[in-house]
Amino acid sequence: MTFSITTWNINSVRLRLPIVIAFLEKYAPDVLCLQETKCPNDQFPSGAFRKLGYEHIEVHGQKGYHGVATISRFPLEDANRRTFCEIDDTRHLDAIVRTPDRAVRVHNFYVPAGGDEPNPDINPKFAHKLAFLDEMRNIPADPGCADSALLVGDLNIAPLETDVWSHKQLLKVVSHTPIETETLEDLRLAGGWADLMRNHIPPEEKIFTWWSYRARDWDVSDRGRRLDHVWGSADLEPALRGIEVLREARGWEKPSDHVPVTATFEF
DNA sequence: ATGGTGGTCATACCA
Repeated sequence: MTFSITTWNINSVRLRLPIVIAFLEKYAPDVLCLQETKCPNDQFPSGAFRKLGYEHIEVHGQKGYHGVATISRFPLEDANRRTFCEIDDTRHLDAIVRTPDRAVRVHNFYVPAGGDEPNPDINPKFAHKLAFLDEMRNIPADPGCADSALLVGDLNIAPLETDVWSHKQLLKVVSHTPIETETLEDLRLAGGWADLMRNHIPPEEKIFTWWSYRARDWDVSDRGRRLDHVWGSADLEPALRGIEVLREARGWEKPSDHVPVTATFEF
């Protein structure tokens, strides 16, 4: 069977419901993982997703900030919402996606952005980001009682030189500092996770999933970063058939500053 | 060195 999963930082699911629906109608992934839903659980627009055939929905949201949601055509089992750094932010949700052929544990993450100053001694937000990454070491690719594991979401770090528009100009910019990129790559490898986007798109090739709202013309200046990721357990590497970064979504009406990233597998 | 845009909630905070 074919299985597809999309990760998308939507920057308010209620404001952007029209483009989320348009995306699902056209691309129809089996699972959609959203971040920055900015939506309390009791106000999540579940009905709109059910109408499209996504009957299995797990949310972990709060008012105004953060928030993740996993929306699926297949049953979701054993959902967990983890707390990181002893702060009750809604930044993580995991569940088993029960496809007919394989059970996949899917972790959906929204890693702290980290503020502007990349110095943990003077910037508590950056310290929080580094502490959060340390705690992510507790989530290895071992699928446990499932068959396979995925970790997707907005990790707010662009690890490779080709994950940013200018490696040199971003070395001191939060999201691409050596402490962040090295910590992320180290925890990924220690956890046994494969960077599935980079398995499919060679590291020589630039890939961006985010473009700032502040650019005069995001498309012309193209100062993007790869902040959104799809990691998988080793057994999923040979099953991967494609990665699509939907750049055109950045140009849609009232866009998110992130675009959807879809991974397709053949089990 | 600075401010640029956008979302939330209602005044600054966060990205």
